[in-house]
Amino acid sequence: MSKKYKILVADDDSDILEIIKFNLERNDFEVTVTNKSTETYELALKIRPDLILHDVMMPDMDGFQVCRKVKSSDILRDTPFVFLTARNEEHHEVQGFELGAEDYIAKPIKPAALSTRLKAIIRRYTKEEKLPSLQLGIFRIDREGYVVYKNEEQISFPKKEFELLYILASSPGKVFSREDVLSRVWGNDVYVGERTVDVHIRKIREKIGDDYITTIKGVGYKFVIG
Amino acid sequence: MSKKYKILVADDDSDILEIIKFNLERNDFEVTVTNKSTETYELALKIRPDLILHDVMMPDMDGFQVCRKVKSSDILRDTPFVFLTARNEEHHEVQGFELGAEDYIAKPIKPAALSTRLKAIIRRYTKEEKLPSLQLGIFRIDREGYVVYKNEEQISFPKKEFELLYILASSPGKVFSREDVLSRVWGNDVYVGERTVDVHIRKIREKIGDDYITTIKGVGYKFVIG
DNA sequence: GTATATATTAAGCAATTATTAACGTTGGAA
DNA sequence: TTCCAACGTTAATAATTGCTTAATATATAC
Repeated sequence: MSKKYKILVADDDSDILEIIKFNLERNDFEVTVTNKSTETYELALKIRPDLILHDVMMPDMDGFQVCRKVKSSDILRDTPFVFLTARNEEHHEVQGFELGAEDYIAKPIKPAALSTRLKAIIRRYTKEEKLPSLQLGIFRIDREGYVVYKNEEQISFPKKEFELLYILASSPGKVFSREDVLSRVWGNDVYVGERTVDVHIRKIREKIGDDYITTIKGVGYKFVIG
Repeated sequence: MSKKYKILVADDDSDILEIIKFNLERNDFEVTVTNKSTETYELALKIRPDLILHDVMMPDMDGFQVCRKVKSSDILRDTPFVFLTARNEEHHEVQGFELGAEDYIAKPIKPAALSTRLKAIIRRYTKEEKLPSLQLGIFRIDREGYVVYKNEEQISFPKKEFELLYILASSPGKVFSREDVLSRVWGNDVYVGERTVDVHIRKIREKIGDDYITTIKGVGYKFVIG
């Protein structure tokens, strides 16, 4: 199953919003809509969509302005921005691309094609960040292979243990509370007892040795380079 | 010791209020409740909660109106607003997000999960300034790692000692009374004898040397740069 | 010198973490 | 499918560490 993409759609025509929402959701997108372009930016900041689909002509603030704002935001710059245009607005295209829009989609929309096209755009423009391998002293932590090398020795980890070690090792010397760890490795919507972290730490220590993860009592754990 | 969060809860069902209050308080939140949504805004202004948890459907004024009011207030704008919705009200979500709500929580509530989730939301949306490391003469006090460097030597501290040293060192030359120290490190509603501070000071001096914390008799202690 | 405040030490207690074992779940192999 | 092994989680118990207090010693101000 591929990742569920989040789309933010802005259009002042609520019928169009409805059509788009319905179709995208049927194709397994997560869709948020708005009919006020003044809200697009704030909404996008909040939900961090994988793509923004925006009408060019909107009453309160036109799509170009929104696009400019998005593309000048550190956080949203890399979010693909796609314009919805009426057929007779093609002359807007140049302007839009100059602002950094990734694509245009003409109305009327062909529902069947829409989701395919958006997926393609997302895949093309979102560099799937592959988290890099870490080299820390005698350790090399290889994210691709879920493998850790201690000098030449290869040690393999199950998922949770690996993720936990990776989090700690990605900021060596920084103390992570169990809460930190849980929210990063398990996610914010999974509710697991904090003692679970202890057990995983134990297993990691068993494999890499006791000297590389330090307990700060009352605070948490940290990775220290040996 | 992490900060104690204040939550304002509005719901017309007093049973639910009770359940939520009980559970959050057990998890170290400070909880204020109301069953009149017309009061939410005024109450929020008064107590400045870290998060507002609000039922969508309420008899006197619905949650959306309250949300709009909160989000258009300079003072409360940044307070995370979370809706409580019944399962069959999911279609409200978009509307809520448009108004600026930060999240939704569906009833029936899972008490165990609630506090964790709210904490996560608060942390995500309220930028808590992370306390920086301090560089003072030959000392570097690294808050992230709960470690102090004296020149190149690394000295580790248990929680209380570290916090105490950090407080003193964050205003070098300033004298802190034992009372000051207690309220800042131990918190305001923990009652410990003042002599306890002496013992901690002793242990810190043992580790970093006697010359860096000066006693002002009758007043308190201060950190002096060596 | 005396009174008051602080330093020092040690010991009991409380809280946190370590460790082990058991249980339920999942995914893969036969 | 069925079985087995690995994984993740929890719970129970052990071990450890840190916190606090109390008691005694030392220093300082007047």
